[in-house]
Amino acid sequence: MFSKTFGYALRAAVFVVMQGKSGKKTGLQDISQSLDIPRHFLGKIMQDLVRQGILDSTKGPSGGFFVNDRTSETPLLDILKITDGNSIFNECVLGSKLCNNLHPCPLHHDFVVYRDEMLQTLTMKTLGLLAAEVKDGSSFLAR
Amino acid sequence: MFSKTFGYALRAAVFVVMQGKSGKKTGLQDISQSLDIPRHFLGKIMQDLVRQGILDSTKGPSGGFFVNDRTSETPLLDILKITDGNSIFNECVLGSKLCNNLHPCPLHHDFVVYRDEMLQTLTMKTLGLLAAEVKDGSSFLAR
DNA sequence: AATATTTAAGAGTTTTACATCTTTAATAGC
DNA sequence: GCTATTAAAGATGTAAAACTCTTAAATATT
Repeated sequence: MFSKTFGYALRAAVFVVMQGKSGKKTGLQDISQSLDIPRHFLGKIMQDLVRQGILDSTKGPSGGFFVNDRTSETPLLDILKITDGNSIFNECVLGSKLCNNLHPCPLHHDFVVYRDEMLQTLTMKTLGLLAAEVKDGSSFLAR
Repeated sequence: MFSKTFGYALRAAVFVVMQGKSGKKTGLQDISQSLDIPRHFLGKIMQDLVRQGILDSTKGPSGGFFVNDRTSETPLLDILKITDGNSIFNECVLGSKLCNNLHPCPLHHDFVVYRDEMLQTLTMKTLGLLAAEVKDGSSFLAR
């Protein structure tokens, strides 16, 4: 469905939100170990999140990643766009170049609905919301 | 969402069903050109469909692919399983190994629903149904 | 039987996603 | 200032998906 990178990015971002409500920093090592994500690969992904303003970071001893003003209110869709690009929800499910509402492939109408549902979820849910869910034990980021 | 291979396989199979209601054969060249699918790559995919009994084929002049008893009644899900494997709907949307109903990732419950909907569509709809839709002009396989 | 045609099969090649390794830059603590 | 620590950056490696090329096998036509 989505790339592994998206899963890594989302879980890592939620993890940082959980740790650092109050400016506390979270190191790459910590995230990577806690969530079982390849460390150096995660480094690249975190760079992107920082570059896009989803998170902030500082180098050096006791450095790491931390939340900024918009972090908690970031919709999951923003993460998806960063990791998987903008066109995920625009491409035909059968890969037909010319598929659209007026010239639909045989699955077009069905999947337009499913995609809209997903899009709604990804737009309404934010990193902060997910972090809260995980904190109160109703869902989990790892083991 | 799904692999390109799935789109190719499904469109090609529906194309064959459309052409050959009555034992008529459809050549690789014809499918490949009509649907704008790489010829040799499509060859591989068609082999799989034949091996799995979705279609039949013969070599030689005026050879090609043609429907058998079960072709029209084949659910789309059968094609998906052949091209994309069995586990597509079982893996966590965030790639978390330990995600399940009792230990859900933050998106688990939402996406279980979406997947069930897709699964239902892919189970109910058959190659024959799609071919009929395309024949009566309500949907399209290519340009 | 010979030939032409068409799928089957196998062995590449290319591209993309995923992952690692190494070096550089920034910064805190001494 | 020196050292240790940490993220940033760049180069490299690996695996899977997507695609191509060549040869073999089957069969219809002559």
